[in-house]
Amino acid sequence: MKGHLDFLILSAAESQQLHGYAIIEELRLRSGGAFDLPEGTIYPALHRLEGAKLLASRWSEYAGRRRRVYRLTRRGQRVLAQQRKEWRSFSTAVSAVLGTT
Amino acid sequence: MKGHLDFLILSAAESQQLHGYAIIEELRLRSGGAFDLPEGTIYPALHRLEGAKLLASRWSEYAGRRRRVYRLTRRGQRVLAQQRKEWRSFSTAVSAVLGTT
DNA sequence: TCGCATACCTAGTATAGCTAGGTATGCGAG
DNA sequence: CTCGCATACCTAGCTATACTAGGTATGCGA
Repeated sequence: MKGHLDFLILSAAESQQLHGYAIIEELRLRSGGAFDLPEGTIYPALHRLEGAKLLASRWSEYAGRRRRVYRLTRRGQRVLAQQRKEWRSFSTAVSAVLGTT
Repeated sequence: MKGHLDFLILSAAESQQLHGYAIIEELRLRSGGAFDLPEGTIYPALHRLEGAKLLASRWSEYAGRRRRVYRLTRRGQRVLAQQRKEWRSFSTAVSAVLGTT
């Protein structure tokens, strides 16, 4: 997961505003169960991404529970687009090395 | 590169026995220039992989220069096959999260 | 003879992700 | 009514790993 976490999170929060716990579920869903990230991974990452101004958060209340809801900043959108590109070329390069055989 | 280095190296040394410096070139070649790994990355990784019995090495002499030539152990072949599978499912999962759009 | 490519190495650093713990609420089962 | 589970947040500390930045040494061509 090293190095790829950021854009996965950004990607999850791209179309809809999500809180941390929901991001875990969203990633588990979208990945077909492959990504089941521990909270100790997600929350520090969210704080890091907010510190980098790629995400912005606000507190929200739902069913008596507080949630910190995140949205992509404009900067976050730019960075996500960039990292998407990088992922594609990285992925292509790895496939080339592994041999498509 | 975090987390993906091992199987890239194993993959490079799969079909032919290579020494460290040649592995760097092989990876640069196969990846179309995308992977240009510093020696400080490769050599410790090779030692790690040898320590894990995935690679075995012998000293060789070529044009007055000594080379440490690596080959995949049987264990290395098994692990490579496994990691190849893991890469494919990882890659698929990432694509699913990013959206193939 | 000077520089570059080849060929090896390692100490130290940065950091990122995970483990393992903690707090608190709502809800359904028994 | 209470016990456990899902929800929802958090952080201190560990560990692994890749990279930076240095070092050594040889052969070859300019």
